[in-house]
Parts: sequence; structure tokens; C-alpha cells
Amino acid sequence: MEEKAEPRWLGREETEIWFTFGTMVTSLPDALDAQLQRDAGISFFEYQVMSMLSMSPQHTRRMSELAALANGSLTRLSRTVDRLNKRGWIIRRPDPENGRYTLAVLTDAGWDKVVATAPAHVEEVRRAVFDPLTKAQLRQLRDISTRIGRTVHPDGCLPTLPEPDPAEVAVRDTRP
Amino acid sequence: MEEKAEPRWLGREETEIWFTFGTMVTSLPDALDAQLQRDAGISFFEYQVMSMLSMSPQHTRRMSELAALANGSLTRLSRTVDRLNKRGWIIRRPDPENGRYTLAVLTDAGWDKVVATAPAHVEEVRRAVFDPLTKAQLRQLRDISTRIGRTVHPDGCLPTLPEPDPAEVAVRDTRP
DNA sequence: GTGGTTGACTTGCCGTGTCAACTGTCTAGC
DNA sequence: GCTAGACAGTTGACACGGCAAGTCAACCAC
Repeated sequence: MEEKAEPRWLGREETEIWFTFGTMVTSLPDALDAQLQRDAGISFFEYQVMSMLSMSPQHTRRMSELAALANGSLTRLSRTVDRLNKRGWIIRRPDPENGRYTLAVLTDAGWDKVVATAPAHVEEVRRAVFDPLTKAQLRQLRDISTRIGRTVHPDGCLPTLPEPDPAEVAVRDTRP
Repeated sequence: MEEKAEPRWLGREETEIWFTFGTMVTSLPDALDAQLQRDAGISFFEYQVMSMLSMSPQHTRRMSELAALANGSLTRLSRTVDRLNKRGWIIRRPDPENGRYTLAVLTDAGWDKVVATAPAHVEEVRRAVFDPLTKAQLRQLRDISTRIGRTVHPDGCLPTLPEPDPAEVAVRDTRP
């Protein structure tokens, strides 16, 4: 008796789309990493972590929130914060409201680093993503990303961009 | 005097697009890796390498070609082939036509592994990428990926999907 | 043909990420 | 209260990828 249905193979057309898309998906992070490493000596993930903190109230976040915002595991964040802490850009503090949490806080030096790093990074993002696309394509990309993101993310809880801290609009668009 | 122009910051709209897109770009590879690791005990990159070989004439490719097709560095491929070789799925052979090249060849066991692994993987790709998008969105995604891919890839030489080996149409749509 | 150069890998070392096990903190149930 | 569990985070052991240096074949130039 039949146990499995015939797999729904990809056709030639679909294979091409998938190949092109897959190539882009793997190359883009490499390009962003390369730019940041070259110009600022930090990785994309490290930049994301500091950038997210720079947009957060008091430049502070709980570790677990921060991990979700930066799309990384808690372990990865813990190690990354170790490194950034050694470089003087982030400090840890226990959360006074609940001792189980740890707060990551961006130092002044960390803030300065983000401010110094952001322009070239944003420029690279524009060059790679925004400039080559039309306005219509950007809208399409948003919709497509939302749909794919939903299927990939468990229990429908996509991370959401934090509301910018009104006190710090200067770099509210730093995110990446 | 002015040394630098004011950076072209991202606006609120753009920041949102970039955040959504970035989240998708980082989560999707994780999801594919997770499925392959769980169901077949191999990484996405390892699968890509074997899949590309399975689509190549004689199930054979030069290392450098294979690295480009699978979007990885030569170092990464060399180490990956080491692992797959230890598992009995790939062997190395010097290229008789030019001793500088090394050929990677998929073994029969490697072929069987790809054939056994492909259906569940393709299903996951469909679930994550194809099913949630309309036909129009797929076309849009192809165009968008092509444009972004061009800006990100040096000297305009994007890797191209190999023509399938007519003798092996069975899994010609295995890619990803 | 032989000395130098280039091209195609391979490898030693190191940084980074993951999994699993562990520590410390809070919360429930009794 | 006090013990059991659930959370939040850290850490040790290991896997993996990158860089730079090393190997080995091929292609000159003379």
C-alpha cells in the first residue's frame, strides 16, 4: 500500500526563483558583515545589538528581549555582550524589578560607537537594497517578507521594531 | 569646510521594511537548517553541496565551481567535503585534464542520501516560501532578488543554476 | 630546462555559535 | 514557610568557518 504521496517537486521556473532568491539571501548578510568589519571592526550582529539598545528607553533592554530583537539565541547574545562589555560599549545590571532578568545597558562609549558606525552602514544598506529597487518593489518586498516571516516564525510572534525613544530621534533610523 | 555629506538616513517607512526583510533573511536559513538537521542530520550547506553534485554531469564538479554554486568559500567547501567524505558520500579525485583542479564526486551512497533527503526539504521550501506567496509575488521576488543580488555580487558574475543533466531528471528540481 | 609566478586547493590557528548542563531567582501548591 | 517547578541567564565542550600561510601543479620567460 502507498505510504507517502509523491513529493511536490519544484518545476524549472520555481527552481530558478529559489536559486536566485537563495543566492541573495546568503550573500546579503555576508556583504553587510564585510562592510561593518572593514569600516568599524564589528560584526553585523554586534551592530544590531548596539543599535537596538541605542533605540531603547534608557538605552537598556533585558537580555531576552534584546536577543529576540536582534534575531539571535540567548547564548549568542550572552557571548556577544561579553565581547562588547570587554570593549567598554555595554554593561550588565541585574533588573531591580525582577532579579531573574539581566539588563544590558549601552555605555556612552557604546553610544558614540553606534553613532560613528551608523552612517556608513546605512549607506551600504541603501546601496545593496533600497537604491536598486523601485518604490513599488519595496512595497512588494515588505509584503513578501511579512508572509515568509510568518511561516518561518513559530507561534506567529514576529519580533517587532521598538518604538523609537522620542528623546533620541537622532539615530532612530539606525536599525538595519 | 564640510568633509562629509549628511548621511541619507532611513525614514520610518524604510526602517520598517528593512526590519521585516532583515528578520526574514536571518530566520529563513535557520528554518531550513533546522529541518535538514532534524530529518536528515545534515546542514543546509552540506545538502546544497550534495544536491549540486547530484545535478552535475557524472555527479562531478571541480571544487572551485562547486563552491561558487553552493555560495560558499573554498575553505568552507574543503572542510565540508572532508566531513561528507568521512560519511562516505563524496570522494575527491584529481582532475585528469588539469592537475591543479580537484574533482568532487558524489558516491552512490551520497546519491541515495540526496534522494532520500530531498522530498522533505522541498516540502519545507514550499511551506516557507512558495505556498504563502501568490504567482505574482513569486515573479516580483525573482526580480527583486536579481537586482539585490547584482549589487551584492562583485564584478557582476552571479552564480548560475547548472543545466540539469538530462540523464538524471529524476531529481533535477532538488536544488535549494 | 629552470627559476619565477600564478592558480587551486589545503591546513593551522583562532574567533564565534550551539547544545546541554548548570546557577540563581522567582512563583505555586501545600 | 518550604519545596517543586519554571524562567533567565551563563558556561564548558565541541563543531564550524575565516584568514593567512603552505603545498603542489601548470604556465611562462629566458
